Parts: sequence; C-alpha cells; structure tokens
Amino acid sequence: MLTSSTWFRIKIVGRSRSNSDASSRPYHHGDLRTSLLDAASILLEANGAQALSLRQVAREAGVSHAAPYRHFNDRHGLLEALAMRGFEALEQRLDEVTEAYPDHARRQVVKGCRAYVAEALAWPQRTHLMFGGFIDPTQCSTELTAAIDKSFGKLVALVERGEGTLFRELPTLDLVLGLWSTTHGFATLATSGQLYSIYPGSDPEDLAERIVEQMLSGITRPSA
Amino acid sequence: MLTSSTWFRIKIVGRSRSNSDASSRPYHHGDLRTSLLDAASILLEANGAQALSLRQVAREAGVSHAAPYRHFNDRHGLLEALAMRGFEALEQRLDEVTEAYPDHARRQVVKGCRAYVAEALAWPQRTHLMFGGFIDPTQCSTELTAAIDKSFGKLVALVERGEGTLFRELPTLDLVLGLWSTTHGFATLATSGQLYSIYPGSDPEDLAERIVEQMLSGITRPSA
DNA sequence: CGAGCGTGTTGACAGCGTCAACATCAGCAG
DNA sequence: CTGCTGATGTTGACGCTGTCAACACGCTCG
Repeated sequence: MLTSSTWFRIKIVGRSRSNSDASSRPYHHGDLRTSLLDAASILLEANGAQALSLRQVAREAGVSHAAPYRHFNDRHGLLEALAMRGFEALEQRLDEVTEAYPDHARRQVVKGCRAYVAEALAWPQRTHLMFGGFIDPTQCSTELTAAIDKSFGKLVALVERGEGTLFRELPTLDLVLGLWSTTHGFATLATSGQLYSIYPGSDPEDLAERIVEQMLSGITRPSA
Repeated sequence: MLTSSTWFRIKIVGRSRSNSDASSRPYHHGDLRTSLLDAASILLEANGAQALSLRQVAREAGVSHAAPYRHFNDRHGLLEALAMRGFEALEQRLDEVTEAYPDHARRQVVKGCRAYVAEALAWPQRTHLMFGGFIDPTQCSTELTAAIDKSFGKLVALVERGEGTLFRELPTLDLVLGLWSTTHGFATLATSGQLYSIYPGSDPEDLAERIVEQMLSGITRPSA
C-alpha cells in the first residue's frame, strides 16, 4: 500500500548497492533471488508486511521493477519466501537449545520457549507475517508447508523427550498445544506491543520464562 | 493492495444499497460513518486487512471515493475504528460470561477464555487486525487506547475475582499474563490456521477449554 | 433570509501489482 | 568457432490504490 503518509515512516532508505553506476553493472545479477529476499527482510522489519512493496524491494536491490517476477510468482510469493525464512530460523533456534541442554528435558522445554519468544522479538514483523493471517497453511506452497511442518516437528520432539519423566500422563499433542499456546501467545502479545503497558521496563525474555515456568506446572508431574 | 490477482477472491460483491438510483438518493447520507464501518467489516472478514481498500468500502456504501475522508483521517484511521469494534466486542463477551456464572470464579475464568477464543474464531480477520501488527498500542488514537485498556481491565477483574480462593499466591499480573498468553496463543494459532493440521475435525472451542483447564492447574491451588 | 460549515463529489497525482514485448547473456549443438 | 535457445532483466502499459484540493449541496443559526 505504501501511501504517501506511510512513506516518511521508512527508516532505512539508503541504497544498499554501493556500485550504483548502471553502466558498470552486468546485465544479469548473479543471485538476485537472495538479494531480493535480503532487501525485503530489511524493509519488512522497517515497515511491516502491509507496506512491503515489490517495487521498493526491486529498487533496493538495484534492479527494474519487474525483475522480481522472474523469481517469485507475485507479491504473495515473496511474502511466503520471507515467512519460510522465519520458520527455518525458528527451527534453528530450537535446535540450538536442544544441543545446549542435552539430557535435561525440563531445561530444554523452558529454554526452548524462551528461544521462541526471543526469535519473535528479534523479528517482530516477520512473526506477524508468519502468524498474522498473511499465510494460509492450507493453501501455501509445498515448500513452505514443509518448513512449517518441520519446525512444528521440533516442538513435538521437544515435548516427547519429556514424556514419561517430566510431563503428566496426557496426550502428546495436548502437551504440545498447551505449551505452544502459552509461548506463542506471550510472543504475539509482546510483538504486538500489548505488554509494554503492563510490564514497562522488564526484560520480556525473562518475563516469558517466568510465565512459562508458572503455567508449566499445570502439565508437569509434582515430582518433576 | 487489492491487486487484480486478489480481486477475484472477493466473495461478497453485491452492492448492499438496494436503492442504487443516484438521482433519488439524498446528497447527504445520514449516518455514513456507521455504514462505512459496516461495509468495511464485511470486506475485512472476506479479504483481510491487507486487502481492505478505502475506495471499495466507499463503493460498497454507495458513496464517492473521497467521502470516507470526512469520517476517518486516512486508511489507518478506518482500521483503528474497526479494531476498536473488536475490542468492544471482546469486552462484551467477557461481560456476558461474568453475568452467566455469578459467584463461580473458576467457571468464569474457563468460560471467559472459551469466549475469547470464540470471539477470535468468529472474526478471524478482525483479530489479526487487532493483534497482527496493524495497530501500535503506543501510537494509536486515544479512543482506541481507552478501548484496549477497558477490555484488558475485564481480564484483570476476571482474575481478581479468583484471588484468595482459586489461584495460587502469585502477583495478579503474572496470573493475568499467564492466562492471557495461553488463551490468546490458542486463539491466534487457531485463526491463523495452524491447528487444522494438528487436530482436524475437532471443535476448536472445546479444545481451547480443555487446553486452558490443563494449563490452569499450573496457577490454581491444589484444593480448588 | 443569507452566511457558515459539515458533508459529499470530482478530478488530479504519484505509487502500486501485474503483464506483454523486448533485450541481454550463458551454455550448448553442430 | 558459429548460432540457437532458454533463463534472466528491462521497458512500457494498464487499472487499481490512497490522498489532496477545489467545488457542490443543504442544514442550522444568526
């Protein structure tokens, strides 16, 4: 949409291509798809998915306004590719937590939730893109569906490692959904700015961990 | 944005004004602001906030493309007004639950969370508008801020009625945030379509109530 | 009655997504 | 080596959009 009233809100405007001499630049870019996604990521965080413009992304990458159509079907295709980066980043965060706390199911769960919130707070606009109605998991590309399923699989695996010891005897998916709801809800409230008025000044990640710990005792064994 | 590719996705297209004879219509509308909001609500749920076009809203209300500017500062002003309707509806749902279960704190809490999810599922696109990064609570109009604070106040009041009996001895805001995160997270995951692949076929409201009950025991007393 | 003002209209502008037609270039067949 | 073909980038066009200035209408109040 990028109307004149939203135009001035754009924080990053400097042309990223230092070499702006069109004559010295080769006709073909080399890896335009990646450059477009990099430029789009910056513009996304700066202005939100709503204001993300294909033409502006192209300008930022130093190519003509129709060049992106050689790499994405349409504007929605670009958004899907950006969302895919988000799900992959989320998955990687969960992997890192799993590796950082081997053989400690409870810490994996708590720190995994913290990492989920940290990821959302690091890329708030991308998180809105992923979960704010821009993407329909039942309609999107097969690659994005696979990425979503893969990151969800990490959540399930996280919970499964705590079954039998940490968690109460409940269906696995109920455990996953309870944990995911609490974590995702906190992350969404934080990224949409609803938490600032409640807890001004406190570190959201610490707060997230405390809240998750608090709710977690609803689904863990008394002994754990 | 409403590009030609999204155009055909629009489900409701019939002009709502039965009387489309421009000559018989009075020059001034009467209550255009309400008509615009009604038309915008339908278009919002049909196409999402992303695709909501001021000009289309004007057409649907049977008025010229610039008429909305007499009632809203700009496109974002219309979105804020729509979000405000959402927060008011949410507040009313919570009020209804409170009245339906007097003197029963636990049921008020559980059914309140169920009502929150029901509201989100009834107006998924409006929920995305309210929490999906379109609105910045720290920047929006004072009326909207007041509506947000008021609906949040209902959540706090809900929890406060359970303090001393239902809930464990925890800071009120921690209780509120834990409950709100779980409920809001479930609602967001449901409206963004992430639940269909996990629990196909089950009623989301029943599921929400079960998950909330499950997590709730993390913050309630063993005796309650 | 007439002036003022809130409300609705018209026309213009720049930016947008998208497509068709064209330009360039790498790689491969001969 | 030449020449063709397909992938990639450019140009120009279309109708859509948000927004504003100038104008038109008609109610209200002095």
